[in-house]
Amino acid sequence: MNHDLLLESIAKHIHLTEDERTLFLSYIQTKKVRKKQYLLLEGEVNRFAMFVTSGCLRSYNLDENGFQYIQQFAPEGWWMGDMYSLITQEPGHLYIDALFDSELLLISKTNLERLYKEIPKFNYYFRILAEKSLVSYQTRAMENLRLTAKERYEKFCLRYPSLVDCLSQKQVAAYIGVTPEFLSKMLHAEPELKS
Amino acid sequence: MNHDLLLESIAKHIHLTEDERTLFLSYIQTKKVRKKQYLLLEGEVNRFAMFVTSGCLRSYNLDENGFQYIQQFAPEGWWMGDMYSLITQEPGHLYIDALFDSELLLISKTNLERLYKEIPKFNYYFRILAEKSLVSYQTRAMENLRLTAKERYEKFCLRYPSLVDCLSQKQVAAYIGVTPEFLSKMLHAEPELKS
DNA sequence: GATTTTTCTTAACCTGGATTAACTGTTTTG
DNA sequence: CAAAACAGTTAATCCAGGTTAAGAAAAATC
Repeated sequence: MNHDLLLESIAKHIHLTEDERTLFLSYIQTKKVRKKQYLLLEGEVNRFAMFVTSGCLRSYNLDENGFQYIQQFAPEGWWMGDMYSLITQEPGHLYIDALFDSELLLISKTNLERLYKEIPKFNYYFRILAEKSLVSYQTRAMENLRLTAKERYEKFCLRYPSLVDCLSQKQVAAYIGVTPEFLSKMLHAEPELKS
Repeated sequence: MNHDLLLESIAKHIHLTEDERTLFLSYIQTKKVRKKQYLLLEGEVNRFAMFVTSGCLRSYNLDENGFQYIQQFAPEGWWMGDMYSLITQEPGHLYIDALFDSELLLISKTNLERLYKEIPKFNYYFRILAEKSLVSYQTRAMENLRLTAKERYEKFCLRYPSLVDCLSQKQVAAYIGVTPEFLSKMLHAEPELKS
């Protein structure tokens, strides 16, 4: 089944008994989405944490001129959600949609809270995940000030090796924070970037 | 005592019994530092999470030209540390030093791990903290791409109202990611920013 | 498979912020 | 309190990356 990827990810950090695994899986639902389908709109409350078992999601926000700024890509094996809205259950600022047809595992906020109560070691699992994610956003926040567009492109390639060849330049530009025109110019001026 | 600030912060999220509080406090040590004193150098392993009870710390990294990029200020009531190094116990990339004479509470990585085992609800407390911090770094990462220097200055003022008037422009410039020359020009061109 | 929509490219021109440098306070420190 | 070190100011010049526009190529849709 496609729960395996998620169970593996969990097994790296905590050990679940047979019963715990069964309880956990009872809290999970699956969802298939088509390319371009929205999973969350700005202003909505994010009621599900999503785990990608195939395909790829992205989260982004729009500025007042309609420019997209991509916060995260979530290929296979990644968690996705609007953390702010998930935590507070208030309307968030992110859009989440599918870049390709995708399969997801969902756990609702309600079930997540149950899980924390009934199997407290999930606090540990999600603490570790939050801490790792924190480190990577701390790093990215600094890099976004410090690095040039070319250097940010190189970091993108390291972070999402599986996506480098399957995303459009437009998506990559919206992630590294440049215009598609500039990214095109840059890739032609520096052909060695297209490894 | 100056443990009160920290106990208050904890009480907002978890309830400790008398015994648990005593155990927790036995894991904490205090430290006084002078202005400019280093608490961590690049390449060192960060062995303590630090809670500021008075004064103010900052964490930053240096680029190859010696430019400082400030990741965080930690005035009274804030936690400080090099998350990457704290988690992995590998050499980190941050410098941490004191902007003013400061008083700290320290908990060693070793005691922190004991705490998680002996009082598991600390997993919950630090999960909540990590999640909130994650949200704020996610936001800052995007803002650092999307906002102009002026807008980043305004966000800085909102985030650290207590520091706006006591930090030098040089520190603020290193936080918002501009040169001190440009910040000076900007503040003179837009006097309304100095509210 | 023709048409519409989207993505990519190229090029001219523009701008926010960096760089350099020189000068003027202010703090530190001996 | 003198000297040195540091912080802030101003101004001229420069450049990474944005903007606008228009055409070419590719992909999605009927």
